[in-house]
Amino acid sequence: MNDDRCYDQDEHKVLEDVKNEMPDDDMLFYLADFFKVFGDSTRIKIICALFNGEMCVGNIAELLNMTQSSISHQLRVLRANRLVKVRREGKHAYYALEDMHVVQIYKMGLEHLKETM
Amino acid sequence: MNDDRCYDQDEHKVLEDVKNEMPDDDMLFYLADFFKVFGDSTRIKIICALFNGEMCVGNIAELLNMTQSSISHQLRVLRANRLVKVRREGKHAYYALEDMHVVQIYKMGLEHLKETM
DNA sequence: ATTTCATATGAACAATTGTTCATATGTTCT
DNA sequence: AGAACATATGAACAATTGTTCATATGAAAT
Repeated sequence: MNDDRCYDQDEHKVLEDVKNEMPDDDMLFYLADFFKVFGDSTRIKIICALFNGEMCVGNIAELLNMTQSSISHQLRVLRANRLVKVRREGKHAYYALEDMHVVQIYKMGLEHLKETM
Repeated sequence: MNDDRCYDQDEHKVLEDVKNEMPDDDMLFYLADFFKVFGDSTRIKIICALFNGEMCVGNIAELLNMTQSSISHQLRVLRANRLVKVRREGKHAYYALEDMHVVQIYKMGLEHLKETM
């Protein structure tokens, strides 16, 4: 009998329990999508650049030495996931971090890196 | 003159200052790579499953209703990024979360989601 | 020693993603 | 109104990624 599992028949209840404690699939899917946003160096750099306050698209592009287009595309992703917000003033669009979770998550990531490298 | 930027010539120094406060490119690249690990629902589920303690590969696969192979592949990614550690005992490989940052980052992600949905 | 079981891994394929290029939208200035 | 400027966006392409399938490794049991 190919069982491949560590729990015996009685203990399958344990697996069920673990399963029940987990958020539902949809939530975990959204969560992964949320983290995916942090998983690109361009977007991380944008987030990092906005630590000091709002910036307009062109300045971000110049700062990161990338094209206006790619920055704009990535800002769209950040906005869709509510990591940044826009304020439009005349020709310019000023982007800023949406909330403090973003900063906290970023910092925790850095901490983890520093400890494990 | 196509400037595309908000800061005038004198204020370009501001951009330089922001740049100088940012971690170097390599670090930000690694950081993105680290978050990339959270950016897949299978890996998020594995992380979530391990909240209650270690589990062997087969059990994780059964719990998540996925093939042993794909779980093993993903555990490899998690291990490479030091999010989980292995303990081998006989035929089994028991995986557990490596440190508490993982849990904290996960929880912050969830919080953000709940607040913005 | 051979079989069985648990896990790991390589190759292949489909799907997703980031950038570029070209162009559209919308604002300001003359 | 027209030109110049700042940003947004669609299509196309290359690169990356997750899963599957087949098979390898390595441990336990017979």
